[in-house]
Amino acid sequence: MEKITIGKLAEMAGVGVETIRFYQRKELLREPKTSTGFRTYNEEDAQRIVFIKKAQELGFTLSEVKELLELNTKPRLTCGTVKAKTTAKIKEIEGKIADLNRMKVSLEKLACACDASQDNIRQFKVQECFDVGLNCKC
Amino acid sequence: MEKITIGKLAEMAGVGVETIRFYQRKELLREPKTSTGFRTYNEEDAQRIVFIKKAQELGFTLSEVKELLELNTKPRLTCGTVKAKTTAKIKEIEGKIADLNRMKVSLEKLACACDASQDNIRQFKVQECFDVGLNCKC
DNA sequence: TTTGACTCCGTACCATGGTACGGATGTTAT
DNA sequence: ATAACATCCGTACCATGGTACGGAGTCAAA
Repeated sequence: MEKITIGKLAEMAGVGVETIRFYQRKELLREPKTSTGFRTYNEEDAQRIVFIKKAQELGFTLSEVKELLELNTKPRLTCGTVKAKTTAKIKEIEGKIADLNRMKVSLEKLACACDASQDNIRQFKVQECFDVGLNCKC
Repeated sequence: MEKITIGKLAEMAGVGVETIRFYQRKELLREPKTSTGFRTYNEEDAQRIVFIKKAQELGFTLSEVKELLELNTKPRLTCGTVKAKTTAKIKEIEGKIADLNRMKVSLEKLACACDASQDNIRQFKVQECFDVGLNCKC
């Protein structure tokens, strides 16, 4: 198991070297240096970067991601605080899942309208999915 | 039913007036003008803005949101094209839901570890949720 | 018909999340 | 030991998604 330089880590995690340095400036990622000033990493750092990218794709900002990650690494947090923050995040995630499901149902309706007829595509409006309970009758 | 000015629309949709003008410049929202150059709107415009904000919170960029909205309004698109784009978006949404569920399971594990003991909080790593299948044993 | 609130438009500015540059220094294979 | 390559750091720049400003025009109630 050879040592992981910043270039290798970037490749493993599918990001640019500059992105890693940027995350370190933002304190989202540790910055482990050798005596000569070079960074060396492990598998867990790669995992952490992948998490950051995924969470971003799910609509979390970098500071929200930071909060999430600190839930199990910040020494100052008490059990009660972690518990409270964690359950709040769970609620937030459940809300996002519900919204995505509404959006999905709406798109399924659009897709099935598309199958049924050449002409009635515009009878359904994707944006209604957050106001109206839609059900595909296909 | 009085007419909806840009200010009222902004209030209805929970955004700023400038945001609406911005969306219009980006062609995400129609720009209905009276003969004297003033904008007037309807309920559907508000719904559309709410959709845009929600979709953003779910990790879609404005240009992705535009594409989504065009699925049922763009006159040039054939049924086949709409169908293909729609099913692709459905797959993407399913991926996001799966990621959110993994994240949720991971946070549930963290929360339950927090209940069980004062000391073992840091045994679980939130970021592992995209690599490892976790199950809460509580 | 005046007065105050709202809207018009263009332009400038802002925060977030990177991306690029470039000269110096470290690492590695020959 | 030297060439080739990677990494170091600071700084500058970039795209996205707004937000603010300010002078002029419009609307609506008194």
